[in-house]
Amino acid sequence: MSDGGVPRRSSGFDRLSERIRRWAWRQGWEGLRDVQERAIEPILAGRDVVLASATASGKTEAAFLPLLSRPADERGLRVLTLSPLKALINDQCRRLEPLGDTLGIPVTPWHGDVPQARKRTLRVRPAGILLITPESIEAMLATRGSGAAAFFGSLDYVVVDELHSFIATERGRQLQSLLHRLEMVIGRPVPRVGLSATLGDLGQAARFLRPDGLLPDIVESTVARRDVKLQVRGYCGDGDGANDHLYGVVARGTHIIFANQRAEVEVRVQELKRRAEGDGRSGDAFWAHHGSLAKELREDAETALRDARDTTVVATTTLELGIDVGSVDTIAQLGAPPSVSSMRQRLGRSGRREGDSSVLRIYAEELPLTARTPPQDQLRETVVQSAAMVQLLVEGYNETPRRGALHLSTLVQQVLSLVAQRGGIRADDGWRALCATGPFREVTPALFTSLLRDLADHDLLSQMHDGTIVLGLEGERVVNHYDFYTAFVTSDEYRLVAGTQTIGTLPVTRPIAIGDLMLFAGRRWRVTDVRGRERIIELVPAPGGKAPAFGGAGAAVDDAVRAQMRKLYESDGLPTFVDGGAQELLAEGRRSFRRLELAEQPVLAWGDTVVAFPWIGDRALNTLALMLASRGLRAAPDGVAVLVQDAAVGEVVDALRALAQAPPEASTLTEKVQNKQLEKHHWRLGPELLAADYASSRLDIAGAVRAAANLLPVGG
DNA sequence: GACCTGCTGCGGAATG
Repeated sequence: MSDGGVPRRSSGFDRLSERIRRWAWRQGWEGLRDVQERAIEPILAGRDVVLASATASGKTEAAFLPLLSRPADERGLRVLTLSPLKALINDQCRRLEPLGDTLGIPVTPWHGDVPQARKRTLRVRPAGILLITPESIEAMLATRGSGAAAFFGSLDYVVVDELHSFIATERGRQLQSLLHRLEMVIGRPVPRVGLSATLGDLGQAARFLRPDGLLPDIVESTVARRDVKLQVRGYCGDGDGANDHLYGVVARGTHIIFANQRAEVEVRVQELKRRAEGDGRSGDAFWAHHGSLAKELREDAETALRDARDTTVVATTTLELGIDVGSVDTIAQLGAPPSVSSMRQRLGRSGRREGDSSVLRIYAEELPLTARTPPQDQLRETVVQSAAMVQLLVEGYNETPRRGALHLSTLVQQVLSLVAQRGGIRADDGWRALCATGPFREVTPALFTSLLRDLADHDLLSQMHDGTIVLGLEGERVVNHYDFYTAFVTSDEYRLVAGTQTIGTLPVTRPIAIGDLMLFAGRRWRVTDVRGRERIIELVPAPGGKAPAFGGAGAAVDDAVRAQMRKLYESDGLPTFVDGGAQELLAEGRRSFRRLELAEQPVLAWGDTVVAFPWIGDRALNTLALMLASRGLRAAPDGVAVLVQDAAVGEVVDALRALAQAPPEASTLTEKVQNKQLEKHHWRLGPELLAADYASSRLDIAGAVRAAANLLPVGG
């Protein structure tokens, strides 16, 4: 904790309690780091504050040294920490326990894997620091609502760990609602500390932490950025070029290779192992890491990365989170990164040691062009998108999560939970608690009333003669099942069993037959049995295999990324961070862009299809396609473009002009969407609310209308 | 749309 500390006399340090200062001296600390120093004043003053700095920079201590220096009652809970991961709760517990022991402050972890007995002990005598998941808080409020005031009554501060991971998600909205409900139970505001990675818009993180009232203080690390080495490598052909280079890079040292899909992880691990074994070396240096792998196998990979000299882990976003794997030598990214923020997090996994650089290589693979390649595929999208994202990263850009979503699925959960907590509510009290003073600000009384009606239609709620709303029969059943406490859904998963060992789980996206081959955990397998009732797939090792079908396309690309791509097409300079292969592909993409005259005429004919290039993010792109479809055209997004089949350019331009002049209503657009049920409780909403929720979270009508106007010929 | 994340209370059997 002390390595790299700032060895200087600090004024903040003297304001910490004497016992904390003595503890810090005993740890051999030479001084406080920048964020630790600046966190002291606002926390001692009891203000809301967002602490932003890189992983492993001592944020936890920055919060807890001043938190535990505050005068407090011996009895009762002092600090409540909410964390997104069980593994992080266990980590934090280990880090805080020595300090807690010194000060006589108990530290208690609370999540699904913590034994009941330990929870019971704390329930009888609440004290000290509690580290807990949002789901466990939900369970406490829904099932023991009447005891919540006594349990949480003495809280001095709330901490939210990994704040950035909650912003603009269903789980994040649930978290905000829980924090608000806690304050209502306690009967006073409790100051909040958010621990965050460095983000583009910390103001938004601060607003998220405290949606009403004064904006929290923001304490951002000013420690100089590490030296960063970024490269986009371009390949065209069978993919061997990229494999050869990658294999050369990871032959020695420690590396993380990020893939955008779990199936891709498995394929790459397999290839690397095969090559190593072909060279007479062991394939044991290569590991897979993704969400379908059993926890034990993931932990083996993490341990290997921390401890072994030559280790490479191929991973999905599972290694992007706060799990401690030390610092690796280099990072590889296969294909364009899912987002600029995600690339920044991935980059930060390397070069953590003093004097090291962070190194990230993006491997962008493209297919050879033929005379039949359609325009949207002639632009070398992967290379250009990767280069655009690197430019944005260097400029310090991060995607801003979308605002204005209604989060009605999570509102359903919160209504049911609040009714369970209080035993019954009046409709206007419910609206005031969750919407007027709570986080569902966009929900009007009328909308709230429709939602209550939809829930009553499903027997989730019922109204007594005096107007009190209570749980219906179905509502009792739903709330009393443990599945209720999460705000998100998970698809049915099968357990993969080899002999006596469970090696992971697989989402059931398509039928799996006996005899099927698959790659999993970096090895080849054959399916010997599928036991539907028990949801078990039995496997034996097999000589050949293909990757299991996880399916899917990719993450939504941001407006700024597409705008930056257009700039790259329209300029001539070669960025210094692209290699020879990527230079050629970029030049080829630019030639196509000019030959197709996309700068002058972004709507063109390709056979009997019209292709439009608006250079906007996926949300607006999808909305634009829906708008064209609402005018009777066969339109659909395809990569960076919108395709309109069986149409002429004039027809499409006419439609765009009409759309720019008179934008259609959201309800007209959502009518065209077949599957709007995307979140957990969506199926419990009536068609109107479902459409409203879809529009609020998935459509960008303003962006699509702007794009329609920009696609029109000049003077048209 | 890629990728992630999380979970209570009780009954019954086995053990000391």
